[in-house]
Amino acid sequence: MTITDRLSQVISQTLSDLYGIDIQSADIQLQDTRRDFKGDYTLVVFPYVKQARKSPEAVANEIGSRVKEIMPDVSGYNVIKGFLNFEVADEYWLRFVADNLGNPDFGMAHARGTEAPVVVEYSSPNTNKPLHLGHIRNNLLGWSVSQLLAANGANVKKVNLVNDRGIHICKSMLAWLRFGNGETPESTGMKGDHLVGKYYVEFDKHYKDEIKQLVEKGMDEESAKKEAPLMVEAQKMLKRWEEGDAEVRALWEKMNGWVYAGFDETYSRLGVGFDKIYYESQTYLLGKELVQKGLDMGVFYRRDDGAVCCDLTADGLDQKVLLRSDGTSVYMTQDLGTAQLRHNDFGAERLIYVVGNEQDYHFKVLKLILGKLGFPWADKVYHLSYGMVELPNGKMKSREGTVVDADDLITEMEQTAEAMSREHGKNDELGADEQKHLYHILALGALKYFILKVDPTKNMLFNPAESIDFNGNTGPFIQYTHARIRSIVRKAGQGSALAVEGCRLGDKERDVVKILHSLPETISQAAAAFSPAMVANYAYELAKAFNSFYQDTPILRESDENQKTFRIALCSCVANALKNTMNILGIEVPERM
RNA sequence: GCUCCUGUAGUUCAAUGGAUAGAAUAGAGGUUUCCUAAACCUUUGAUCAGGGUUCGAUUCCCUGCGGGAGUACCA
Repeated sequence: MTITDRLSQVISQTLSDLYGIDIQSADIQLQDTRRDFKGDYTLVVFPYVKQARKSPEAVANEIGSRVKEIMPDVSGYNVIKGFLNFEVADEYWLRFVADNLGNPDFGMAHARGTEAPVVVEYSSPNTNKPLHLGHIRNNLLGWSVSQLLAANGANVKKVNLVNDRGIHICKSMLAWLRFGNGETPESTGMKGDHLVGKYYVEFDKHYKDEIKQLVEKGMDEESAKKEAPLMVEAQKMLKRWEEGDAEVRALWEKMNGWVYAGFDETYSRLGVGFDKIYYESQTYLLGKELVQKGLDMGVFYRRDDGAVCCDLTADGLDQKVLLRSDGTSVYMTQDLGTAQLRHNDFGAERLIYVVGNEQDYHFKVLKLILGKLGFPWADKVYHLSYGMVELPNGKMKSREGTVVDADDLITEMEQTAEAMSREHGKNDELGADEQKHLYHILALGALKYFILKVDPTKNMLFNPAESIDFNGNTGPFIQYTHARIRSIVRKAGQGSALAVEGCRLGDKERDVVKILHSLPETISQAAAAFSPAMVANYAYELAKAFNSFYQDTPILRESDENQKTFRIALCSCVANALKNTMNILGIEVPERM
């Protein structure tokens, strides 16, 4: 049991003994004491003064003296207004480091393998254009939330639902047939997804021209959009696709194949992957049985025109169409079906969807309807809704070409990493391959940290004119700190056995140990909040505290052997904690750089 | 129009209702006989406005103003 758990327990008991206040120890809120005050953990006693009918100072003093009496690890306490600051004995922190020395998994929980899987859906790209910065945020969040839940002991399955069909794909296909001159990734040397994306833009360009011409001939814009020859033909193609037309299907498979090859390359560079990939072409007809079930249960109704709807006005939402009047399914129909499919495929109890906040409404509805259909796991459906990545001049729009391309950005980051590394010129001892690998992990460390340190729910801004930083509160800062610590540990060698007695604990050392100590709690809180940002900020705090300690504390030159051993042990614990937290973010830490 | 999200240093981001609102970057100044200076130490600088709840509000509620998104028998 950690000291904070024990403290909460004792405080809970004390409140009951002294004042008859009944509070569960889990509800006792201890916070880290602010730097400017003496102590380690603080209890705010204001909430209890009314029932205790004493002044805040009196209450705090009474609780403090009782707790100190009971807990030998509490070396003292002080009271400032209603704040009771507990001081933890150095021995506790020293012992803590000694206990965790040589535990590479410190802070990580492991799945027992008995609990029902958690399915995390992320990425979910369309196959008509390459991935951009918005997709990068999605992929990084999805991957890292999966890692985070796993670090908290969950059995995680990562899935991807690829949108490989629909009118947008037909647009690319049509434009390629019309304007492509038989171009292939091989003939052009272009990445497949980029080639297909090029024709998606091409379609839009010609389509707009056609609309313009029709409008000039006197047609109103709405009709022109519908009747432009290219659009008519794209619709025809979609129909032929749905009828299973061999020619269209062959082209569809060929071009999708190009896109998948391109995506795989990008996924691999990003270091993300999946346990299972679903394709909408195989799932878009699912969910119709569920709609029938809903009709039978009386939770849906059939409108006069034949469309099946669900009335959500009682929940403050609108009428939602679940089957078109012609009997075909919509997005929601399919998502109902895939939810059930996933539950069946994995025996999943929790379904997590990493999808942008533009779809908040959709997922609110999905969850409600699953509930109405009587699925007990409906309330375990969680939409991890993340904010948009905005550019200085607004939102990214693929068709208008105002996007930051994923592959380009990664390449650019690698070039910057290389330039900066050469400038520092310290990695000369590394071989060419090692250097290349280092540039890659530094580039991705900077990119991933930049994105993941931001609260997922918030919109964030990316300014292409300013490159992503490698200094300050960044991934490379943490990577550098890790490499430096590993260097110390390498030079120190094995060392002798650690005897905690007689070791001293400096103020900065103490800061480091305390942050280290809070790792398990941080991970469980971050997992509960689905927030890799909390992990990123933790890692930064730890690295920063370590650097500050490292700056003016001798480690290898310490003359007292036992003290030196303790400091090396601390280094080793910090390195492990950094490595583990970075692993949650999907950031690799180098042994040297 | 209606619904949802959001407003913190010049800029990008933090802060379970708690003490004097933190970092980074940019600006000013300093630190290498030393275990890796991608580091460390000083310093300038912010809660959109107005009400309310509370012992206490950046946080919760209301109003206004600003920014974003959704409002399809698209996905």
